[in-house]
Amino acid sequence: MAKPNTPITEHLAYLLAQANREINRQLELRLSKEGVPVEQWRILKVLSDGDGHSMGELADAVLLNHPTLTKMIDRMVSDTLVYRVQDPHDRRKVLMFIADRGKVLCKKLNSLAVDQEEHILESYGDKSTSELKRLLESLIDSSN
Amino acid sequence: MAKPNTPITEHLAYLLAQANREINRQLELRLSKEGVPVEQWRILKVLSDGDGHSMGELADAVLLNHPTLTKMIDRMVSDTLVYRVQDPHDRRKVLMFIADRGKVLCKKLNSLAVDQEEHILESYGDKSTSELKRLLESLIDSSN
DNA sequence: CTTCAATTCTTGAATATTCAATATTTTCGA
DNA sequence: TCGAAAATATTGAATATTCAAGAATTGAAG
Repeated sequence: MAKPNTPITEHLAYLLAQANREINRQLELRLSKEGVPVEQWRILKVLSDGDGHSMGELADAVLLNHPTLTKMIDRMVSDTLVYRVQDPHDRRKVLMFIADRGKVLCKKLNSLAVDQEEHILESYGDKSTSELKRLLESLIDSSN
Repeated sequence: MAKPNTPITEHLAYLLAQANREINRQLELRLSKEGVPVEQWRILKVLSDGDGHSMGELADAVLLNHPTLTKMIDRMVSDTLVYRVQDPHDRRKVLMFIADRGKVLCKKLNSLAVDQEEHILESYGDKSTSELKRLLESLIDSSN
């Protein structure tokens, strides 16, 4: 009576990794039309509210750790997609803003991303999609 | 009447990335007790059926691309957790097997992983967990 | 008010991943 | 059967990420 071990494919951690990998791959494919990695789209999207966001805040929002974000922002500053401003209220902080070129690019990327969401809705269904989103949100909540 | 753009937090791709990151972080934390990265646990788990698995098969199963897997396997061979055998039926292939030390380690890792699943079940609930798993499986299916 | 701990961001070295090219073997059509 | 194309795994160089340390500023206790 050996206990049959749970196959890896039944672990939640594995299913999440697999689904994430697949959806991310599809999104990458679309965004590559503009030569932009997914993380840069996230950054532009967060900054597109026009407010200044500190590096720490941004790192949390776009799921990157600090040094990685710093280096990616360096590249984006070179490409004049975003720019840095020292926070006047707390000079340890740097506030990031989206630049004009960034806004233009972000619009294009948004429509590519919307394409993908629509594609998912078609093949996966409206109901399943919104239910999945709800469950994911609640999982994230319960993990804090 | 500017169209309010969907916030990043409402995209399925983002929710998946966020949930995956969080659950993976928790799992990493547990497995780090044995000093083993999540990918190595996956490899051991797949190989623990005792059969030989080719590198390509394994790469798919553990969600790594070929060169990354090759280098990780190199390390695991050094640690005598797994070993390589040339496939006698197709000499392009290499078959991977789990070694005794690997089996012992895998058992420990499994119980750490089960701990985590139980922790999730507690805070997130039985019903939600199985429903989420079902939806993820079906999303993965519909993406092929 | 001064000093020490905490916060924020960046840097550089160590590590890991990826892309493109290579080597080997098999498959399959002419 | 021969030779070209496909499949499989590895390698090495280029690139990216991470860890640990550092620099600057703020907060807060004595």
